[in-house]
Amino acid sequence: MAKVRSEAVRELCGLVNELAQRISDHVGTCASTLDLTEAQAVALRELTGPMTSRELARRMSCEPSNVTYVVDRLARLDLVERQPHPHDRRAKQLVLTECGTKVREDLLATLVVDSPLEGLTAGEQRQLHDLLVRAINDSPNPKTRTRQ
Amino acid sequence: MAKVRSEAVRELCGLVNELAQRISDHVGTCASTLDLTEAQAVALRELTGPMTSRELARRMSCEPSNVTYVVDRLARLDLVERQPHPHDRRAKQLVLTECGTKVREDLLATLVVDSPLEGLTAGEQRQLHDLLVRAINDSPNPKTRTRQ
DNA sequence: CTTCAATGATTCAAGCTCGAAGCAAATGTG
DNA sequence: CACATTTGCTTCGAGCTTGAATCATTGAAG
Repeated sequence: MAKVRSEAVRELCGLVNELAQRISDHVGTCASTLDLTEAQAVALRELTGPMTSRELARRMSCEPSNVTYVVDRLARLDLVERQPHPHDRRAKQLVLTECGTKVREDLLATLVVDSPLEGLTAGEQRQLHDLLVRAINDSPNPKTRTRQ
Repeated sequence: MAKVRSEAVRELCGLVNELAQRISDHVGTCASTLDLTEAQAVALRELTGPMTSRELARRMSCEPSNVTYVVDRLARLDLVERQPHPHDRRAKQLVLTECGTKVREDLLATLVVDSPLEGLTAGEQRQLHDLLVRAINDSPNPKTRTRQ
């Protein structure tokens, strides 16, 4: 019986992973139409305003060192700039360039068409949202506890 | 209003990604106690019996070329063997070695302790399961349509 | 049987990701 | 103030992942 339960958890993990994969694929497809890689697109998408690398890492659910890598490329493309942080000389503020702002808008526009999860009704989405939040907050992995 | 809706979808994608990340972290932690990497552990876990590379790729939600890479390492560790497929000379059958079988059992045992999603009740898990299946099957990304 | 498209696996290059180590700046403690 | 600790970012090495190209085998169509 306990066997069956753990089997169910395993299957559930597989489904979460598969859906995450689908989402990534969708972002990657949209990104390529703008000559961006998937990781670059994710960074651009999450850059809703000026923020530090650390904050962007949190939003991207990845390590700060990874943000350094991706932002390097975005900077090379003149889409993002690293500016000194107003209150903390260690930190840097990532800000979109004019060009970056435009590309980001194009990206957001393409991201909404044929997006995964569109098949779910608004109610189902809300349900899924709640379950995910609960799962994440109850998860015994305290690496990055979710806000709120 | 449509703006708000797409915003909700975005947040939902973020949550899916974050949960997937938590799950990966857990597997990685368990793997390291057995001197395995996370990817190796996932492959070992999904190798429920003899199967082709393609089948394993499907179970791991990754590309077959990736399986080649990971299985190379597992073979180097003498955990998995590539045997000729009985009916198709193109294909290879991946089978656990004696040692691999043992390591896999140890892995499965460690995977069940402190697993994410444990915080959810059985009912919630079932609910989540159904929502995920629906989301995946309705997803407009037809790369790997789920069975059943 | 012959041919051709599809399939299974692999190789390779390019890019992503993490964790450890390092440095500079900030914060806390005496 | 002096010092240790923490925090923000970066660098680097190792490993993962993908997609395109390749090769052998298979299955289907003529």
